[in-house]
Amino acid sequence: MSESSVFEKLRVLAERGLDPYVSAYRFEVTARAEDIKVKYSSLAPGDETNDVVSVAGRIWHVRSHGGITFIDLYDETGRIQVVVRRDVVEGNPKMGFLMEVIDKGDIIGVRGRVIRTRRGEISVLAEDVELLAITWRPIPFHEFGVRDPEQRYRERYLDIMLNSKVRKAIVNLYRLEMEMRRILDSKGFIEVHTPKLQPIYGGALAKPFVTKVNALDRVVYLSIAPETYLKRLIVAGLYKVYEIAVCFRNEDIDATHYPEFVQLEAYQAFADWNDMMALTEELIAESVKSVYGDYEVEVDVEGSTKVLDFTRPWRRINLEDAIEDVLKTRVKGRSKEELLEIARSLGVEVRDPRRGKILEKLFEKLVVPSIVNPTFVTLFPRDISPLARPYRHDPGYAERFELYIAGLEIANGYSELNNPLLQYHFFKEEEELRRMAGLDVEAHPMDRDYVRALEYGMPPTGGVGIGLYRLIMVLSGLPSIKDVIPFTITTPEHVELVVENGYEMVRRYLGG
RNA sequence: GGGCCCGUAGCUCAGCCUGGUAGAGCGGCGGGCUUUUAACCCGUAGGUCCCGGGUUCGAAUCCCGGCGGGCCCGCCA
Repeated sequence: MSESSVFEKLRVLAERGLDPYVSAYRFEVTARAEDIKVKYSSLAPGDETNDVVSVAGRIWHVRSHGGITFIDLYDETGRIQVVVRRDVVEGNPKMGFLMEVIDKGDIIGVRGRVIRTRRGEISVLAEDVELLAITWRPIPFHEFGVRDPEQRYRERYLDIMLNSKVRKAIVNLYRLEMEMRRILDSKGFIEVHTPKLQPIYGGALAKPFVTKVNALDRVVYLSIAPETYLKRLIVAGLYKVYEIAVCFRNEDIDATHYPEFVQLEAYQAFADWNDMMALTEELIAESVKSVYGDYEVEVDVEGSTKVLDFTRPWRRINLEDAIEDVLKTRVKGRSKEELLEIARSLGVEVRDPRRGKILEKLFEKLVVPSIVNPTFVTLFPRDISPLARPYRHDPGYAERFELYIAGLEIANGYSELNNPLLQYHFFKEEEELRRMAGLDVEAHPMDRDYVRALEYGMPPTGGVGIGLYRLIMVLSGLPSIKDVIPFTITTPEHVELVVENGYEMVRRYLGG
C-alpha cells in the first residue's frame, strides 16, 4: 500500500459503500485461529467441513493465483489461512471488487467453512469477507519484523505486532502474574496497593523521582519500593500481604535497568528468610511450570538454545563462600583495607565506604556471571542491608538472600528487621554514611514514621521482592529489559502523518 | 558521568578506506496464473545518501559542528 494510493482506495471503497470507517462498526467473531487449528487437527488434506466460522484479524501475506487467493490472517492467537476461491464467492457481488482492493496490513473479518487444503493447511474457505479497517502505512511483514532499534522502540506497536518473542513475553508475564496471584491467594495473602506518591522514599537504595502535589503544595517522591508500607500493614495486623508494584528509580538505563519497573513484593508475618526462600521457589517454579508446561524451560538466546531448570529445591550458596571458591583465597574476617586491595587487583573500584559493598562488588564480578539455574545467595553483609534482621548466629551478617538466574539478580528477600531500636540505629548509620560520602552513595533516608510503626510492635516477618521484568527477560531470552516493557521513553521527534494530506476527506465521515 | 559504533529507496543492506552520473535483494505498482506457505513468471516506478557548515573543479565518500539511535564501562534491581 503506497501512501498516495490510500486516498484513492478509500474513494473507490466509498463509491461502493464499503469504506470501513463508514460501514464497519463491529464484526461478530466466533472462532480464533489457534482454537480452529486445535479443533480440526484430525482433518485430512483435501477435507472440507460444513462448519461455518467467523474469524477476524490482520492480513500478513496475500498469495494470489488468479482464481484462488491465499491470505495469511493473524489474530491474537496466531495465524490462520483464508482461502478465497472464485467458484465459491462468485455469487457474492462485492467479493470480486474487495479482492481487488484489500492489501496486506488491512484488517478483515472472514466468514466461511473450515477446510484442510490439499497441501495440508487448515484454512477458512471464505464465503464472505468484510473490510474492517485499512492500513494507511506500509507494514514490514517479513521474517525479522522491525530491525532498526530506533524504530522498534519509537513504534513499539509494530515491534509487538511483528516480533513474536516480544509478544509472547508480554502475554507470558501476564500469565505468570496470574499464576502467582492464584498461589498467593490460596495461601491467604491479600493484594494491596501502597502509595506511589510518598513523602519519604525508602525500601531500597536509589535516587527517586521528585514531583509535587499541587493540592498540598508539597514535594513528594515517586515510590522506589513498596516495602516500608507493606510492613506497616503487617504492623496493622494484615499478616500476609503482597503487591505487584510499579517502582520508580531515577537511575541510568541499561540492558537490565529501567527507571520504572514492576516487582512482586510479599510479606508474611511469623515467617523468616527460609520461609521466604521456599515461597519464592514455589511462586516461580510453579508459575513457570504452569505457563511453560515444565520445570525445565528451553530458552533461545540469540540463536542458541539454553535450558533453565527450575526444579526445586534450588541451589543455595553463601556469598563469602562463593567468592572464596573462585578467588581461592580467604575473604572472611578480612579488613576493609585488605578487601579493597583484592578488589583493586581485579580491576574493581569501590567508592562506597562500607565493607559489605566491597564484598558485594567482588561477588557480582566473580560469581554472578557464571550462575545459570536458579540459585539463592545467602548471608549478605549486615552493613548494606539496613532493613534486614541480623543473622541469628552472627550479627555481622544479615538474614538476607538474593535469587540469581542466568546471571541476573531476580529477587531479594530477608527476615525483616522488626526491632525499632536497631532500625533507628541503622537509619542513623545511613544518615552518617550519606553525610560522609556525599550524594555519590545511595543511603536509606531516616523514616521516623516507619520506626514509630515498629515501636507499636511488628511480629517476626519474612519478605521478598521479585523483579518481574527481569524474570520474563530471562525466560524469553530477550537481551534487554526494554524488550519486555511494552512502551519505553524515546526522545520527542517530528512525526510525519499520512493523514495530513487528506483533510478534505473529513467531511465524508462527519457530514456537513 | 566516560568510551566505542551507527544513520544511503517503504524494509534489509552494499558503496565510504583510496572523492568522479545512486546500487542490490525484498516490498510497491501493472499484467498473467484455481492449492499456495516470505508462492511463482513477465514488466515497471521509486532517493533531501539524518541536518548544517567547511575543504575541493567536483563530496554519500574527507574535516568540523549538531540531531537521533545502539553498545560497553561507572551507579541503581
